[in-house]
Amino acid sequence: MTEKLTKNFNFQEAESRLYDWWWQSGYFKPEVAPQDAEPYVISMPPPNVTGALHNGHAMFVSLEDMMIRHARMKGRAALWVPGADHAGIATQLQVEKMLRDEGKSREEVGREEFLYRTWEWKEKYGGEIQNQLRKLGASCDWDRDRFTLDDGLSIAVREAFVRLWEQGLIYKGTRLINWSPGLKTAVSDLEVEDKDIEGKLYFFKYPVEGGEYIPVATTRPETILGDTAVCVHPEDERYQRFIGKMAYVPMLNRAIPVIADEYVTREFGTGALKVTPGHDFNDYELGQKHGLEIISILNRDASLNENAGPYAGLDRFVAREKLWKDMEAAGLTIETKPHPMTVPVSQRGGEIVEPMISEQWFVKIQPLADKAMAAVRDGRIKIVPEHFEKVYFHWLENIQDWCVSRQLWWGHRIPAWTHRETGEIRVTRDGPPDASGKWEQDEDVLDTWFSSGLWPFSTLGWPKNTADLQRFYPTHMMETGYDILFFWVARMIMMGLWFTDEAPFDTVYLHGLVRDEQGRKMSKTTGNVIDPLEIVQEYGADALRFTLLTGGSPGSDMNLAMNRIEHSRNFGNKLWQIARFILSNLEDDQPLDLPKPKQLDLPSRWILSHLNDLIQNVDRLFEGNNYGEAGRQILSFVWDEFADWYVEISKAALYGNDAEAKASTRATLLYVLDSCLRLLHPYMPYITEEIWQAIPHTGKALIIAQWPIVHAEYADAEAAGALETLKALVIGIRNTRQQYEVDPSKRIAAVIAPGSMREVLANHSYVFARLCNVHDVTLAEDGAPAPANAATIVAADVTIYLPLAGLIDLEKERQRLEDELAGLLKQIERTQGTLGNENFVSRAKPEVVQRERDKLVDLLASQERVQARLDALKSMA
RNA sequence: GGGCACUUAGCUCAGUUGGUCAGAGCGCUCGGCUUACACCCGGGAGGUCGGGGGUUCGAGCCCCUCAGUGCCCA
Repeated sequence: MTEKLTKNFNFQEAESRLYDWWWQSGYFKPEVAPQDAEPYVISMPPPNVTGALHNGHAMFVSLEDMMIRHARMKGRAALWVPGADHAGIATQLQVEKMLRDEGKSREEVGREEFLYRTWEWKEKYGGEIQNQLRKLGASCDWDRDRFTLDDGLSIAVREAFVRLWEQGLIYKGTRLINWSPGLKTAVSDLEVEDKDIEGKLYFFKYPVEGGEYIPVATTRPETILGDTAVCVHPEDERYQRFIGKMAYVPMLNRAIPVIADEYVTREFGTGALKVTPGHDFNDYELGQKHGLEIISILNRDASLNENAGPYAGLDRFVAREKLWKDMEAAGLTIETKPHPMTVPVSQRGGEIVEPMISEQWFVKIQPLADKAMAAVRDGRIKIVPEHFEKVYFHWLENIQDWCVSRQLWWGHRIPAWTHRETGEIRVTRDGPPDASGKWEQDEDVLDTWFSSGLWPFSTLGWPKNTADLQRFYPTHMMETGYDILFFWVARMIMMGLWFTDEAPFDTVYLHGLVRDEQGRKMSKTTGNVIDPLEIVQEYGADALRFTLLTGGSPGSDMNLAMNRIEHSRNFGNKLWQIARFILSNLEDDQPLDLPKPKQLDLPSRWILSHLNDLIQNVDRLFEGNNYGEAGRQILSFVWDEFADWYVEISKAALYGNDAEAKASTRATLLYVLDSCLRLLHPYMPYITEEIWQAIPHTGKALIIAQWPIVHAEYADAEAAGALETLKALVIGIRNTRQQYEVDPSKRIAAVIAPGSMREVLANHSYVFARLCNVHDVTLAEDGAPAPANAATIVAADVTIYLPLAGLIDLEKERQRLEDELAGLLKQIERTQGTLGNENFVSRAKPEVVQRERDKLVDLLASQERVQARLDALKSMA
């Protein structure tokens, strides 16, 4: 061969070269497949434009690129649509920070200037993450790259909003919502997380008319200023007499009713509840039920407003302290106790979120949720792993209307217009309802996830009925992290079904979180972040991908251990070395055809039969979305079978003089290698392509080569069985040599009583030479006496004697064989027990019974031979 | 408080129709630079598959229960 592979794979050089070549050649585009090819489509979960690549991205790229490459090799028109998300809050925060560094606020520069600056910022930094995706080998169609704020997607967002409005599913209402004081915007339920803190429970006196008081406990004293009732349990004898009387808000002296409701837990706190419908979700509902007044005491920045009387203007936590002090002075406090509690915090900002009354836009979600549940229930959408379906249903069954307005500037501005004079609200697709100049657009933008929810179809051109939409929608696979099942996946399903009347994809595959080696979440503060780009730099993209793909199982978190990455890198090297070896042994005009099974030697028939099994398994595993197990099986075949056994055995033919054997061995080596490269390409695209280009092949590139198929005519159970026995004998000899401390370089001889394997052993005793340094093999006649000073190895009905003159200790040998015999007897006993059980024989599957019977035959044969040898040793002694 | 998942060799993890499934890598140990590979080759030690109970001819795999860990929703 003229082309040579270097001693090791230089991934740093090859990766970008191959990537550019693939892309330039158009291989990432679905058009590379024939026009009538069945499409296979994945919408990439769009990373935030502000983001930097982390292991979550590396995970989705590895999985989705593997899926898309596999589909492409299967002949599908594979399309992976990339894109980026404008990430309203995150991006706005970044730009605000930049402005702050310039000493400005966004209010100072104004909306228009702010948006200009943000776009500028996006152009400058937004592309970086996509370059990082390229480094991992992402074979997506960059010509179809989309951004959630680009024109087409903006049209889609307005269309969706208008349709929902027209259908009465969007409304503007004053409701209790989660307010993020740090971001000064409403956030949805999902954007609020619970955090455990060591809080305090404040006990105080609620004055009631008539000079008495009711003891009440609260965790948030400042909300007292917004109380509009005190509530007790109707059957609580302690407080019954107060029901219907008036109470007076401490320090404000506002009169509020004492009401009764069974909602109150008598055992908690004092058993009496202060009710603040303006700042607590449970109280809000209680207030609705009892027709209570709602008083809001907070400003947008969580300082207290005029309703707080003397406390107006104070920060919420300052007010808490001051109010409590004042109440103490007024003799209204009782005590405070430490109280472990959970507080709602902003997912983004981390500060405590306040329930607040506010006018916002909501999506009436129930009708959409019903459709979304039905689609999974009836199997139009499958979720992998399956147990997430329960989680999905649970969330949708308890879903609340979705607050979609955000008091931000960076995002899709709500297409609602209010008439300055009449106050009429109109929702439009294209600007103000008329040119009167009297319409003002709503100031708010939409939740980023509103646009993401349209992603699978908006990226393909919806609402226009484009050629892409027709050909590539619905998509097939939605692969993403389970942490955004609600945020994103459920919403895509809801919106997809609602707007396109089709499930936007048929399978949801959820991967887990990538954690550090000890299972801790990676975070900058812990300092345990493993940067995927550094791994790529050091070990190559293939190593990272293979590790992520085979290191865990679907849906469970994965602890990323560096030694696994190293192992993946080593595996790549193994593949590379196999290729180098094969390449150096091929002919200049190497034929690519595989000889017919009859022209092949036993080892070749074995490896090809084994390859068939592998392909079959891998196909089955892919079918069941078990990509990790498939990858592990491929590795095991390549390393443990192909490299360790077939390649080693093949050397005898390659270095020998039998021209025919040489030719068929070369062809087999090449064929198996080629198949392995194909199977591995979705996992390790770079090294496989690089090797494939170096070996004889037809076709332009591995990335568009055909996925291996099973060739039934090469299935060969007989060869498989014979090889397994040969392997057992080799392992037995190696083991024995080690036990007797025979120098590995010392050539020894063997006498074999071949039993039923006479022919196989007569033709293949050469394998012992290379594999265990046994060069002089004699086949004994049946019934011939065994050599005296020899170690004995038994496998099935074959006995091997290693005459190790001077090394054999008869007592030691006897003990060895006794141990062996004991092991055999144990197995025989167990197998006979199983087979002796009527129920087993009659109920177990026939092939299982047969397997046990075959096993027993071999065991008995071995037992007999070991026993015979022991008897002989005894008679010698 | 409700729900879900996990608990397999010292470490990180596989094991999907219950029947050679008790495995891999790393680590450990012993022996090897055998002309593809020391990013290697060969031998070995190491687990009553969290505890208990049950179903079954047969359970790491199914059911119940207990314990521990984690996550989600309140």
